[in-house]
Parts: sequence; C-alpha cells; structure tokens
Amino acid sequence: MASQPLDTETESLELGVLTELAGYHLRRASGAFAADFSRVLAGTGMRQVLFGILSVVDANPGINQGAAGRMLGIQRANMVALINELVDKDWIERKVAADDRRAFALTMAPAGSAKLAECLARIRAHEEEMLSDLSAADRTRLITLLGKIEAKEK
Amino acid sequence: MASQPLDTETESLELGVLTELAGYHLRRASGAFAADFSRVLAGTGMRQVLFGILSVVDANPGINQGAAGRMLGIQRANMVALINELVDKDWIERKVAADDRRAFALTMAPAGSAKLAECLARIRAHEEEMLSDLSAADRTRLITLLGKIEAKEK
DNA sequence: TATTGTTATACTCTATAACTATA
DNA sequence: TATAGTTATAGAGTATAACAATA
Repeated sequence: MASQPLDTETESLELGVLTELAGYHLRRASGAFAADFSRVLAGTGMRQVLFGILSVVDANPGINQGAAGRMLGIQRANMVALINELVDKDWIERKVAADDRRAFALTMAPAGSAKLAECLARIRAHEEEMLSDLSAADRTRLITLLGKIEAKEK
Repeated sequence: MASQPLDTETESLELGVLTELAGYHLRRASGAFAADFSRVLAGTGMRQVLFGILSVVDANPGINQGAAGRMLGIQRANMVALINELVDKDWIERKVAADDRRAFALTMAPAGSAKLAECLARIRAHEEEMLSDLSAADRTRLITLLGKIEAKEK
C-alpha cells in the first residue's frame, strides 16, 4: 500500500527551523498560489506578470512603460520583452508619449480589456478556492500584513 | 529634482484590481523577502532552497533525498543538482541507505552544521527587519494564515 | 548629466519525459 | 509493476552592464 510510507513520512518528519520562519511559509504559499494560478488560467495565454501589467495599464491609461514596471517591481530591461508580448497579443497599445519622445504611453486594446475581464473572473474563483479556509476578516488581515512586508522592499 | 516625478507617480498611479488580490501581494511580499534574504546572505553561498534542504536534513538525520524534496515541494529531478551542490560544499553527507540500496540517506556534515547556525543567525536578523512593522501576534497570525494556504497545494 | 527604452547575457527555480537500478 | 535517483531539456522570472535617443 503506497499510503503507508507516506503516512509514516508525514507523521515523523519535521521541517526544523523552517517551521518558524515567515520567509519559508511566504515562499511556499506564494508558490502554491502561483501554481494554482497557471493551472486555472491554462490556455488563456495569461501569466501572473502579464496580468499585473494589464491591471496597471487598465487603471492608469497612458502610463509609461518604466513607471508601470516600477510599480510592479519589474526592471526596465525585463519590461521590454513583456510589453512586446502584450502588444503582439493585441492586448495593449504602445504609442510614443506626447510629452516625452523617449517614452511609450501604454493603453488597453479592446482584446486586452476583454481578456482582463475574462481572466479576472477565473482569478476570483481561484482566490476563493485558495482562501476558502480563511474568514473574510482573515483575508483582509492577510493582505494588510503582506502590505507591511511589501513596504520593506529596498 | 528627481524626487518630484517619483512623488507624483506614487500619489497618482494605481494598481487596479491587483490591490484586492491576495495572490499579487503574496507574490510581492515573497519577492521582497527573497531579495532581502540573498542580500543578507551574500557571500555565504547560501540560498533559500539550499537552506530549506539543510534545515530538513538537520531535523531528520538520514532522511532520503526524495522524502526531503517532497516535504519542501521540490521535484525529484531538481533535487539531484541541489544535493550535488550541498555535497560538493561539504555541507551534507550522502550515503546509500542501509535498508534500500536505491535510496540515499542524507546527514549533516560538520561544515554544514556550522553554516546552518551562521546563516540562521543572519536569517533571524533579516526576519526581524522584514517583520519589524508586525507585532508578535501579527507574526504568529501571518504564519498561521500562510499555513492554511500552503495546505491547498495540489 | 540623467532618464527611457533597448540589447545581450546569465543565473536560479521549476517542470516534464525518459532512462537505470533496485524493490 | 512501482519507486529512488538520474539525465536532458525547456520555460519563466529576475539581475546586471552597456548602448542610443532624448530630456
């Protein structure tokens, strides 16, 4: 029976000092979330990073490529391929900024707005599933606590 | 003044739907933690994954390579290079398991125990820094909430 | 001089499939 | 037939340095 050694394993093995380290649990929880995200969004062409950019462009029409990256913690250099990908998919439009000819102003393309809506519905379901053991208060608390950690970013 | 556009940026730009998504905040907080981890442990040769393995081996002397990977969510195939690296660094010892000649029993090497202790001290300081805006109750709460999410791993 | 976007590059983490040797 | 470890390989995310065009 295959379950026996697994049960034994789960019962007797320990994580050691990891148990009390927030960094470890953050890593695992974030990984579990990411895996479920890509499972739920398989076939849509959407990924966590791309969704992040779409969300920021949608909320800030005409935002610069660099500014969008800065908000999301994405380096200039890495934004290039990501924006190319979004433009190729016809999800966003990229025009030279009116006030600064070095910069690009990003706006949503119609297909991008539709994708954003479609994926958002799936993402809400995925969040509901992943957070099903947390009360409404717990969920708010979690986001608040995570926000305090994000603010420590250097 | 370079701070002016940045201030304007922070004031007026928005994250959009990301604001309310736990997955996004988990991703950012985990990334901030990871970045600080590697900053604090620069020069030691330690990385998050390696520390995880060391912690598990330390807590479960003689554990199998596969069992260790399963506890940490690391695939068999990816364990190989990681264990090779730890053996090359003389941080762990790998012997054929007494009861199963297919398996490897992992134990700490003296240098590994020393590294673990040294790094743990730095990691505790790094956690203290990253969680400085959280009360003791908040920290416990955070780990509990993350644990519930980890349990959703499929 | 500083900034926007770009290219090139490299490293880490993760995922899958196919293989071997033992069980 | 299943499991432990291995190899090969590929995709994705992230990091740095150097460059052109513009501010």
